[in-house]
Amino acid sequence: MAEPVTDLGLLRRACAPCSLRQLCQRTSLSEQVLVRSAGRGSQLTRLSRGDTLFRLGDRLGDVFVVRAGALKTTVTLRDGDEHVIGFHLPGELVGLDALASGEHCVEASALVETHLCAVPLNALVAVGSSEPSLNRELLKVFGAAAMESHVHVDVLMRRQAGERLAVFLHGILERYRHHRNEQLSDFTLPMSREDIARYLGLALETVSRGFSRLQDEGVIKVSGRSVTVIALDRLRHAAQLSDTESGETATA
Amino acid sequence: MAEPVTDLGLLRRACAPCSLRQLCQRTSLSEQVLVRSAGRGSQLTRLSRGDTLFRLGDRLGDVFVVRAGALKTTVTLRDGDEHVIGFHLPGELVGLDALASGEHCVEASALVETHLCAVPLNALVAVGSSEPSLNRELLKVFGAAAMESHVHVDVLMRRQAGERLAVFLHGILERYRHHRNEQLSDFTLPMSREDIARYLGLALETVSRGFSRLQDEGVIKVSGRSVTVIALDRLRHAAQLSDTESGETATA
DNA sequence: CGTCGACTTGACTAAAATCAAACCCGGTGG
DNA sequence: CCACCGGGTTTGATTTTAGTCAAGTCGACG
Repeated sequence: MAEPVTDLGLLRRACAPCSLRQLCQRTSLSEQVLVRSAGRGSQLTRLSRGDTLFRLGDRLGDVFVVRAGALKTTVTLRDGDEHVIGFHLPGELVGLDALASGEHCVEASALVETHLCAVPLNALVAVGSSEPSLNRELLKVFGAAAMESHVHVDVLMRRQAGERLAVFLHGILERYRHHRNEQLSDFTLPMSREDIARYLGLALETVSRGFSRLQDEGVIKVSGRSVTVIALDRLRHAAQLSDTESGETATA
Repeated sequence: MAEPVTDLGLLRRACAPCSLRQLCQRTSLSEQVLVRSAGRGSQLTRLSRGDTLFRLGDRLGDVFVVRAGALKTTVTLRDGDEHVIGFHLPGELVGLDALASGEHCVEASALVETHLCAVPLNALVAVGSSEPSLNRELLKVFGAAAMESHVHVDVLMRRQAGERLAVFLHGILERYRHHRNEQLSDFTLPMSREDIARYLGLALETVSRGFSRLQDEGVIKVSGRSVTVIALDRLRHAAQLSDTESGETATA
């Protein structure tokens, strides 16, 4: 299921926009440390579409950084239906949900072919304990990750379905921009309409209609999963966001 | 607005069910340390109904523990309407929202007469840096606080208004039980129907109807803000919660 | 070329929002 | 003491919105 990888070039390129880069570089968690032999708990991992990274109840061992691809985290209710809790794009963290209890309270699975970097939590805690300034930084990273559900709440509180979708798309765009290129205006969604619906608390059909509407209004151009933002200002407006507030908050 | 208090007896009684108790007791953050002279940034604080503890954009200085009373945290959208992000009951933390950015991203205000204990964040970080086990514990506390919005998400993802209300009430009950008495079955809500509506993403009237419905069905007894849970099992059922999962997660 | 899965679109239904009116209760002042 | 507020709350009637059910369409892949 999870296959170890050791491509140092890939790793190096991927480190620049990583959530933990600063910690890694300023500590012993250097590239060389990260890339360890597959035997000692592989550090670089690859998942295929649909593969599970961790399940509900799994012990927290590593925190993962997404290098490429994307994951979703989900919880499944007793009655069987799945709630999508978050999406995790390149440069973002996965696995901190277990921080409180020591066990994962969600399931994480790959939406597409995905590369991950696994960082042992113990290593991070050790780093934090060594120096207050680093600990403050660590808390910052964790705090930011915690804010992810804050973003989700913000989306879910919107009454209008169209508004929810606009906020969502705007967020995704900002996150790709942050990781890749600040001018970016088109991207390919890694998740299905159904996943989006289960994240936004809407019916699949409502999401689809939302895409169509935004396209009809000339705000975006959609073709299946590929999206081009034509009028960012109008997308922001549809999302009821002020011009200043952008998507600094990661990992929604 | 915020008035310092130094009642050691009150403090002592209040410490038992506190979120940070373990950290306080195992470290220099003892009662004596907590109760400092009002001059050096008062540690015990009192708020009246409607008073603001911190505003959006305020620098993070202290993390607060609620001793008595209750607060709500809110964000206000550009178009003016207020989203209630969370309620903070006795024993729970407020203020960790600023952990990521260093500035508060929500506003906190008292719903009723409220007593708080202010703990300087620096002190906590220092504690964590001193020893890995304590740091792990600190992360746990913070992680748990981060889970608060996880609970909120869970509520907001419910499609049926009645289900949302049931989950909410069940959560409040569990939290009062945790803090006060595990057998508790009645309590007084510190917040208005409107606050509840803004937390649940519903109209005020829908919330009110939800209360009436639950009462008609004999699940609870309501009179204004005082609620008695008559049939917990049926409340759980209405909330679609399994018998095992309770409200361990604090601060929603 | 046919099939399957993902997506779109339409018609209808169910649910919650909105609008509007009472109600209840604690507080005030005549 | 009681009439009169006023806020918060409940309840009712109507409208709007999104959910549901049901066809279709599109596109990738065998």
